[in-house]
Amino acid sequence: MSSASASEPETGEILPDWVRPIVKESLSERAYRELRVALMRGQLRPDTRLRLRPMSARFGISATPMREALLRLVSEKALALDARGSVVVPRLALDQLLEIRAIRTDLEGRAAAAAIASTAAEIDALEAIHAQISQCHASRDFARAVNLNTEFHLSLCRLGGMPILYEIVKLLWVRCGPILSHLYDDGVPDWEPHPHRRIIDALRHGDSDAARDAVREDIERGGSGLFAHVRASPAG
Amino acid sequence: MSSASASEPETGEILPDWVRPIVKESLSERAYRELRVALMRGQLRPDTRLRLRPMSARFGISATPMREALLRLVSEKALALDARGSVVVPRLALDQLLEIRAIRTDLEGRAAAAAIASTAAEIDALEAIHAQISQCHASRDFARAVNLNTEFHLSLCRLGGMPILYEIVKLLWVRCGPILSHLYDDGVPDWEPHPHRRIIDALRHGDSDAARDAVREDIERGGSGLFAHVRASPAG
DNA sequence: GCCCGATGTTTGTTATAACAAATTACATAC
DNA sequence: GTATGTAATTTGTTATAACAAACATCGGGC
Repeated sequence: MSSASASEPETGEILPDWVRPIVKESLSERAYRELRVALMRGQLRPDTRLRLRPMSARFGISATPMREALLRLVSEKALALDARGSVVVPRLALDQLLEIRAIRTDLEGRAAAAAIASTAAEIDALEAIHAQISQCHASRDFARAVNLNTEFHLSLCRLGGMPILYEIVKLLWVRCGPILSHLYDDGVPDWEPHPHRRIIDALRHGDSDAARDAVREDIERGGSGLFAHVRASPAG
Repeated sequence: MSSASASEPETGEILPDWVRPIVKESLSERAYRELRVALMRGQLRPDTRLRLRPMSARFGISATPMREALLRLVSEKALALDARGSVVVPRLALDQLLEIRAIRTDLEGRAAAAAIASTAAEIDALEAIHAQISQCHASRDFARAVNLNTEFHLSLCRLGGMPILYEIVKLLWVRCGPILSHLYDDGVPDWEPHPHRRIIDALRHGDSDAARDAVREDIERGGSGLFAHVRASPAG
């Protein structure tokens, strides 16, 4: 999704190009989206301070839209405010990671169960993502595997056809973004069959219970590499 | 409302109470909170336009913090942007209401199951809220009953001890705020025993399954009065 | 009556400046 | 060396202004 909307109109569309939806993206929204993908890709380390004016200078915009973008991510808990009011990349606590996993168990499980209504083509696309993941595992390209794993889960979630649930789950993934690059620090799990495969098979057979259970197992048993990068539960 | 800020631990605080943290609330945060309680109380009707400058004049602040407050609520989907970019109170679609109920079933159910760890005093407080609700039903004070019902669900949710889940559920309730005043349009359900009572009893007996089931039934069977105030599903 | 165009107003967006509080730098005293 | 006090800078916050686009108002013409 890099450079999703170019400013210059492109040529060679089938539809008459004058009916193309006009995307009038504000500066604050563009900064928001760029920061969010940076977070999701693990390009922002925990405890990094995002100071307002240096940031707006880097983005080439003024302080007002920059502040809007930062505060929006703060409101989504993808970023946080320290005691001074500065925006920082938050460091996840153990409690929070466990809670996020529990919530994902419920929501992604429900989405997977609802996703049995997907078309064969949609399930094929999901399988294609998993095939790429397997390739990355084989070639030890873990950085790409992490992003593909995220894409797999979010794609599955979207197949559930529940937009509100999907947005919630996406927020949870963004919150985990800064530590997500350590997903495979424990090595590649060698479960057989891989939970992703069980999910895909369950979808193909229209077995909603199996799909839900497979997702839950994937969430509960996976991600052990993350625990080394969370704070101990904050006092209390 | 008594549930405004995150309640400090009432008991067992070591520091003297005069060292309580100084809350330095910014103008935008104050406006945000006031707008949110207005939404949750149903004081803002769907399709109401919240224009920037008139709003900031009403709040006695400038456009910048007012815009931050409005955009924050937009980011939470408690408000929306129309085609012009104006902030409006969104009108819930049937799909969305059903989806929110499904998500609440999962999350509030999990919170209720976790809430069996609550103290007797906490459960007493929950029961006190339900007693007030019963009183309001008897005296036909539906406006207050609606707010108390919200407070019951959110209090139960908070007892689950899962802050992230609690925040998500609260967002879902805020999104329903504008139509929540019609909760009893169908009349007062006369289930016996009331699901709230089954929840309380289950918590007292430490029966997490029963607590979860009771909450789910409360969500699934209740709120029928809301359906008359949602849009038909948008094209699809 | 309706339609159409000019024109003021209001809208959202962005940039900039003013302000206080916090932080840093640095010189001075011990 | 450490400690301290002061000036300079940077921070977040808020207000205000400039701008274009959308909207509303109010004409005249039919």
